[in-house]
Amino acid sequence: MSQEQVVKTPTDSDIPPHRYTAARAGRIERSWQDRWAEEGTFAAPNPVGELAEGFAERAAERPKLFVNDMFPYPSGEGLHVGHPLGYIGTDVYSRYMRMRGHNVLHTMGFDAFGLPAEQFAVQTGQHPRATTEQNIVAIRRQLRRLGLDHDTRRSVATMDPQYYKWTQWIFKQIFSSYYDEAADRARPIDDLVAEFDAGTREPAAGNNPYGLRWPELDAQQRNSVVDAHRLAYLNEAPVNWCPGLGTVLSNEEVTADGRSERGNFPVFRRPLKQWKLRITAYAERLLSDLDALEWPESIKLMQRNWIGRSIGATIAFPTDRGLSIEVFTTRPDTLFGATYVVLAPEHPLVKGLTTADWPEATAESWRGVGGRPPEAVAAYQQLASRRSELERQTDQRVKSGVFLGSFATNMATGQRIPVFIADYVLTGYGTGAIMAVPGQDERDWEFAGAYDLPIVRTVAPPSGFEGKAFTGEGPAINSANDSLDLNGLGVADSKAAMITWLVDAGHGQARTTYRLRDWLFSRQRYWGEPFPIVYPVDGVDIDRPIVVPDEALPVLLPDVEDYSPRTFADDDVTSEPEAPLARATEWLTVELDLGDGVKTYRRETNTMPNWAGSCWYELRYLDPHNDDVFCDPVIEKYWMGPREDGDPGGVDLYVGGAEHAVLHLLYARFWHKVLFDLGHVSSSEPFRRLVNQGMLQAPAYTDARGMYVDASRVESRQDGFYYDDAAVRQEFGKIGKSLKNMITPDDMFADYGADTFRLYEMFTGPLDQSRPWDPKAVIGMLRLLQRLWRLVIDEQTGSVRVGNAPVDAGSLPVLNRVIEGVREGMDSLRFNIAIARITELVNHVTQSYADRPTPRELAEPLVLMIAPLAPHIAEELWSKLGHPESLARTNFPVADSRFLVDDTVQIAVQVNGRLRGSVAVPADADAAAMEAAARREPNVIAHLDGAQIRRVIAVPGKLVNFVLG
RNA sequence: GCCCCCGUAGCCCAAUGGCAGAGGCAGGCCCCUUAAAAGGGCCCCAGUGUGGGUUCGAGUCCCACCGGGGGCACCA
Repeated sequence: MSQEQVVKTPTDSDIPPHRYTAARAGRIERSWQDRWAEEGTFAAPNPVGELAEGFAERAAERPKLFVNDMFPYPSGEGLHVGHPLGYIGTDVYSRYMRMRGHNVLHTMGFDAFGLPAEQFAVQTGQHPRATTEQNIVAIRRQLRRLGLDHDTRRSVATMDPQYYKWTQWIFKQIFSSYYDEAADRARPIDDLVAEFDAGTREPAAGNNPYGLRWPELDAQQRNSVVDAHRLAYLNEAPVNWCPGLGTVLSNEEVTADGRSERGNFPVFRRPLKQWKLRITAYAERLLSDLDALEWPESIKLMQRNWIGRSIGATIAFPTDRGLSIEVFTTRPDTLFGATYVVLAPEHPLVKGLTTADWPEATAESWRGVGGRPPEAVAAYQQLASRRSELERQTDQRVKSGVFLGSFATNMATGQRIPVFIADYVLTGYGTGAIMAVPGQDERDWEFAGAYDLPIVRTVAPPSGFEGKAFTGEGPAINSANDSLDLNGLGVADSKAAMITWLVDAGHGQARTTYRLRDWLFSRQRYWGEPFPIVYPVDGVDIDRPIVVPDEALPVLLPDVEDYSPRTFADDDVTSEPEAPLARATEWLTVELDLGDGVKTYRRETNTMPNWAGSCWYELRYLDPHNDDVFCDPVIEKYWMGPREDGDPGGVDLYVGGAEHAVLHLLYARFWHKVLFDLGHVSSSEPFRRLVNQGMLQAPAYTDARGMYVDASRVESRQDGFYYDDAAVRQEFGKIGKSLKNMITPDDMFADYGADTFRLYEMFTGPLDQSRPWDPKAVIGMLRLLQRLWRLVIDEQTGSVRVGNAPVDAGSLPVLNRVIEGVREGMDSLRFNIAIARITELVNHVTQSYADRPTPRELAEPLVLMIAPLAPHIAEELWSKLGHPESLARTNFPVADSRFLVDDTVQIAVQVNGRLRGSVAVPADADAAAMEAAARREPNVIAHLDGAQIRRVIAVPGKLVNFVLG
């Protein structure tokens, strides 16, 4: 970075020989980075195991602290100045807490599998492993140059076979478990089979399509019943198919526009057989356990919305064809207003409810594209399946549907009501069917309008209501039959009464549903974890998934000739996913002895999504080289275990971007809870405290045509910004290539040094706040370090100019107030305040001791206080002050409370809340003394003259306020 | 359309309901300097987006609106 307006570069002869310059900063920084690495300064000992060395001396008597950043994708574009914001924040905090006496573990790793790494490799025509390894080297170098206090022995990369061995092992755990609703936790699937065998439990009806009791099932049927209970299962269902990426995607990876989060390609719903993880079993716990987490409210809210609990009832509508339609509704109170029923186009009952011919007098508009009901229904189903999510969005919500020809009965009114299919009802939510109540639902109102269906209001709108459907609160109307009368009741009472009536009559029951769907877990990509799954190639269990034994882990990702996925035209709806691993012919089949002799098996060719590796990486940092277990339970308990009753445990501070609110953060919580249920970890949540760092935006410039121009070549002049003497317009935006405003940490290291860069990033605002990056403002932080340097080092001679003379009495209150303020800033992650306090002290000492040596009593705390923020210069000055050891574990300065209170204070004097004067009083003056002093203030006397004093407010140390009557 | 967050000096940001300013950038003046500045000192600059309310007292709490950012969006 060298924007014209910033600086002119001075030559060496121009400046004092021992000034703190970017070049000097660079030398100091590199030498301390080397020394920290050599001495293992930031190695955090474990209580047991291979990393336990030094635990007794360094850690046993100390509280622990586990600090973690969301690890980066090694993307190949390298880091820009926005990336390290969070890393620096956790670094400052972890260094501070280490000086506060904690055994601090700060770690970093790489999210190396997945689309970004694969796409970069495809673009550059190299193998993803090669590019990813190169990128990791480059990012490691940048992180080291930043001076971060990671325990580098513990770094992990998700593509490392020794890492993904355990990702596969955890998948096996999930596959080998089921959710025990009664115990409200996951349990081994073997327990379930044992209970079936013992006759103490029967398979859940939904998981047993055979309609036989367990003892009556044959072996193959038993296997399929058991498989249907697993937390990881294969099923055929409509999924998000993205031809442009050549893979299926999870709901969380599809944007609100119906496009892929990555690449922005259209996404289509189509039925495919895919792996899913039963995250929905955890919906309630994922929701309620949020309460105990120290997370930003906005993130908790996003997770709550995503999980989307709604409380209501299921109601079974009998039909004239014998079948019964189960609907879900949150408004059972409106049943009297249900004038038709709608199924999702893909609903399994559609076939059975479609009549051969239209009933007499069926309106033309109900018949769809024409023909008889079977043709009209099939045509509509095909139309619905072909529409991308995007088209559904942009169709302006015009309601369409087709009548099936059959009727249901509204059991509250006894009336026959028609049954439709319509794509405004979704397969995956509730039961995939609704009772339509146009009077109280806007969508149903629109549909009723379009198809001329009756509308009955069952909640009285307020007088003057001019809307259509009324969804608000009001008394029930038109809602009575022989055995139930809701009229006059409010919505809540009506709901309760209706549910009681439905249950008594056997028509329905109270039910809670969630918006959350099971997690689509397979991808047709090369660069991911292979599944530890094989299929028999013959026999009765052909195509039944079987996990490989632990000894066969890791299932290595094979090398293939062509690792790029087969992609298709963005809108090629009919394309079929094709897994690149299917081309690895030798790898595809394997001979295994799974207990019944050596047989041939076919491998699963899908890979896991890139979220898999990040679902548990915080655990692997704790015990990174363990070959026997993913993490020793003793070590997990030490770093992540609950601290007291009600504490979920987890990482003490986790920092990362808000864009992962419902992706990584939800998936990781789910995996962690499975591990918790199965007894592998003691913490019930992975991240106890979460902070989102803000986003940096940098200036970008557009020319007259609206094209972005290289920001680094833009000049700032009196009357605006110029590029090649042409005026350009400034805006602020995301840093990166597309806006041509890339600024890299390397630029900052070269121009200012890592310490200045760190200070500037922390100074521009609180960690969680987004802010613009102002290239011109960085200089202020260098000036601060230069002043600090000058307080300790003589710029002309290089000798230390700190003396042992006593400090001025006037400096002590300043020092101690600053210590107090710096601690406050550090504790609350508002490093901008800490830096401001330090600046205050630097300025005070600079001014007060301009012609004398700086008192050691001031210089040392100053150096220690800035150490977490600017660690290299602090270490350098600390050693020059005569301390041979690193200051990393030196105690952080403590304020002496005697100097925090002044003898006398200035208090404000108000009359009727308006400031009328200011008087000095002893700090411990009571209300009466303050009032007396205030009454002597001439301006106050004038304002009080002749007035009736109704009340006097006196706040000790602050103010006196006279309230006149 | 619904939900959440944020609006303080030219800019970035401070201020347990108690005198609106801690700190930095930019700007102005001065000092050091042959000259310069990535050196030093001093100074200028807002009444807190708008309108109500609660309170002795509101940047801070409540309501409505405006502006910016984010999330969700046919979820029954």
